[in-house]
Amino acid sequence: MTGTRGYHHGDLRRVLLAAAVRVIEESGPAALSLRDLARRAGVSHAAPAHHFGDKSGLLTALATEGYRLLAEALHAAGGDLLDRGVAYVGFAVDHRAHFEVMFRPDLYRCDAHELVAARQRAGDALHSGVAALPEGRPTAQDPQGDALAAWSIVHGFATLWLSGALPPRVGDDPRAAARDVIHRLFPRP
Amino acid sequence: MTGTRGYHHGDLRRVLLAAAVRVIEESGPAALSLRDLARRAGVSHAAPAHHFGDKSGLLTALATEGYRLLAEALHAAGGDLLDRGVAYVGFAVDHRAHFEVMFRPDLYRCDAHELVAARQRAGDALHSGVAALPEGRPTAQDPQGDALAAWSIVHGFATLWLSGALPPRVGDDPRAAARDVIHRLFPRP
DNA sequence: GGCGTGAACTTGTCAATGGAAAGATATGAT
DNA sequence: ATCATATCTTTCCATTGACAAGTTCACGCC
Repeated sequence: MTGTRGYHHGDLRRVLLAAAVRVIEESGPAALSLRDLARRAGVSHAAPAHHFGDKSGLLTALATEGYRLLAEALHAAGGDLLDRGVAYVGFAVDHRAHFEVMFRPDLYRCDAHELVAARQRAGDALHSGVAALPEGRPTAQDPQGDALAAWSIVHGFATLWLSGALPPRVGDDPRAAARDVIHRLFPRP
Repeated sequence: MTGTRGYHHGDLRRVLLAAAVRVIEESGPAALSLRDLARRAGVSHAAPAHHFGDKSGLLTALATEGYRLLAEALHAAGGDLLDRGVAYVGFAVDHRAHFEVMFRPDLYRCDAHELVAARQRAGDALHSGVAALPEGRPTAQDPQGDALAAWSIVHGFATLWLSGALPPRVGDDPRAAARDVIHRLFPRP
C-alpha cells in the first residue's frame, strides 16, 4: 500500500530486489551497484543500506528468495524425477538472476539464517525426487549417489545454458534439451 | 628474465596473472582489484593497464590461459571418456580461479581472438572423447547428445563442488566422487 | 658512440562506488 | 498530543577503474 510520493517510499525493499534482478539479468552480478538501484527506485543512494545493511545483504536476500522459488518450482513439478530435473533447468532459465547469485557464495553471506533454511528446503525437494525412482534399477542401493548425479547433470546443463557456452545446435528450448539429457542418465523402462 | 629491481619489472604480465589467480582462489573474482594486484607486484597502480588495457582485458587473458590448460589436461587424460570427465573435474579443482572466470562471460571479452581459438580446441578435446564410446550402447546414434550429457554432468559436478554446495557426505576426493557420478551416465559393460 | 623510436612504467587526476555518520521526516502506539 | 521507531536524506571518506601526460629504459640504426 502506498504509491505515495512522500518521504517514505513504502515498498523500497521489494522494488530494490526487483531492480537488482533486472540489472543482473541484463549485465550480470558484477555490474550491480547499490547507487544505481537507488537511482532507479528514485531514492537517495544510502536508502538501500537501511533495508539490507550492505551489498552482500541485498544479495543474501536475493539468494534466499531464489531458494524459496526453487523449492516451490520443484514441488510444483510433481513427483517424477525427470519432471523435477526439467523444472530445475526451467527455474534457472526463468530466474537466471536468482540462480546466478545462489551459487556464488563469495557474493553473499551463506550462513544467514533464513537463507540456510530456504536452501535446506530446496535440497530436500531435490532429494525426495530420487526416492520415487523405480526400485529395480541397477543403482537402487545408492539413492544418494543417484541424487548427486541428477543434481550434477541438471545443474551443469543449466549453468552451461546460462553461460552461453552451448553450441547453437542444441536449439532454443532449454526444457526439451534438458529432458533429453536427463533421460540419458535415468533411461525409462 | 630479470629479477633486477629497475624501472622495468620485466615479468609483470605473468606476475599479475599469477597474483590474480591467488586472489580469486582466496576471495572470488568479485574481490579482484587491479590496484591490489599492482601493489602485490610492487608496481604503480596504472602499470597493469599497459599489459591488459583494462580489467576485462586481464580476465580475458586469464580465461584464455584457462582454456589452454583445460585442453592440455583433457588430452593428457587419454582417450577414455571416463578419464576425460574426471580430468575435467580435476582441472576445475586444481585451477579453480581459471575455471570460475572461464564460464562468466560477463567478466571478460568472450569474442577475443585468442580466447575463441583456445575455447575451440578445448571443445574439440571434449567432444572427441565421446567418439571413443563403445558402439553397441543404446544412444550410439546421437553422439552429440551424449557429449552434451557428459559435459553437463562433469560441469555440474565441478561447479557444485567449487561452490561448496555439496553435502559433506560426498567426501573430500573430487575425482573419486566424479568418477562415480560419470559412471552412472555411461555404465561400463 | 650517439640518436631516436617505442615499450614499460610512474604520477596525477577524475568520476563512480561502497560504506559510515548524523540529521530529517513520517508512522503508529499510547 | 507525544514520543519511539522505522524510514529516508545529506554529507563525508577511502577505494576503485580509467585516462592523460610525463619519465625511464631497451634496442636497433647510423
